[in-house]
Amino acid sequence: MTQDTKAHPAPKAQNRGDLKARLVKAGLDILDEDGIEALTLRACAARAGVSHAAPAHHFDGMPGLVTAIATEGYRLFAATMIEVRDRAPATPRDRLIGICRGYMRFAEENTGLFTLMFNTSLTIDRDAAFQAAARASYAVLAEACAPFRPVSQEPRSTETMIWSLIHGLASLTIAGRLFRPDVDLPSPDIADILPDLPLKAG
Amino acid sequence: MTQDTKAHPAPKAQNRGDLKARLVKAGLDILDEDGIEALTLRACAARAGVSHAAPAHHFDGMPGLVTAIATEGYRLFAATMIEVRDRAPATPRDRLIGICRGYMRFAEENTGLFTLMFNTSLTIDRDAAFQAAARASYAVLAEACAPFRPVSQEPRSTETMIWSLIHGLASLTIAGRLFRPDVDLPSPDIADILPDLPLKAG
DNA sequence: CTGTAAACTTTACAATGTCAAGCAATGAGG
DNA sequence: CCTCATTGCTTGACATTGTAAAGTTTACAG
Repeated sequence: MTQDTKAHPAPKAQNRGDLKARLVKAGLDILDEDGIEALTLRACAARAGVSHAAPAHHFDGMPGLVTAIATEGYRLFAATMIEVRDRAPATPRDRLIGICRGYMRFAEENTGLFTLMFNTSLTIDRDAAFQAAARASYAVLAEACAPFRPVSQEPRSTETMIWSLIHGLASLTIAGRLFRPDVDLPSPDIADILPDLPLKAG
Repeated sequence: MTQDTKAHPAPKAQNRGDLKARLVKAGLDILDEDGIEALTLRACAARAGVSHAAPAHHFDGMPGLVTAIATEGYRLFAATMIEVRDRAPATPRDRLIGICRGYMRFAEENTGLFTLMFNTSLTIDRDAAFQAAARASYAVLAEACAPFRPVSQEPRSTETMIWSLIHGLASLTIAGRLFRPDVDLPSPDIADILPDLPLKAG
């Protein structure tokens, strides 16, 4: 309460150059440049210019660091979906297609990060910041589904269908498991496999 | 060419107890009992009763062993889909729903194995047996989609949609990423999110 | 100046995948 | 029967990785 008690025990921010953020940044760069196999705790530390034991003072070990990286990933993920959506025409269907194209773009441009974000065995799912970021990205997609009638009695069935559809398409595409025997054309666009969705008011 | 040249250099089968198959079995059991984190080369070897270096004589290192396990996984996968399909009524839609329920059942009952099978960074995707098994399981799903009209000009768009839809639902479900904020009911059934699919002959 | 707490380093260790060398058994050729 | 080469596996070693303990540095309150 005293005016200038900067209170060193208080975590007033990181001391020098915000190592916590630098470690996450290092992880994102490694994922981007060398893929998920290259993402090790020691590599992140080296890239951030600290010893290999430094991350343990800011994260709960390797799972904690990975969770922080995934959390940042979900923020970039939501931003990508929003960006593509806002360039699309203002009709509900075009906005939804924009969200899905943003989903695909993020997955294809950030393969390692995307894989990380949806791999339960790597992240600490109960982490609060992680959950918040993941749910926020879900909310972006849910919002784009809101104008449409549910496809069944199930509440939120449209969101579940779209979320499953685009996530499956993205996962299979980046995993190279989307077999297309006779044709050798590029991955299909979401508009080619999106079923008709009747609007709510209509 | 001589009648009884059993030709010991020929790989006439495994010598003692078919160690190759035993190692794959050990891997499947470990996945089933202790999850994907417990799947190590040394653990498989120990479970099969051999030294930790034995697998290298039958597989191309750890990726090779994992690929063999995933290959067996795809066979079980196809068998599960077929089994559930054949218990369903004979209408095209019921058969397709059966395939999808088999897909979900396999994913939920073999979480670690399912994750393995679709993780490109673990398997050797160019392996011939692996590709054959993966494509065979795809063919089972494609067959169930065949009676329906394509959802777009894209050839095989129905298969792609169904494959994406069910794979996304399965992946998100086992990853615990299928957020259902207001309701706290179990995972949705495929029939609740499967859109209307007009038949071909119509 | 003293002491304390946070940030970070150094050191050590267990687990893992991989490789090289060696050993044992099996069966062919003399 | 003897030799010997090949296959199947073991032993031992090594680099990499995550983690924990102990030590060091730095900043700052009193």
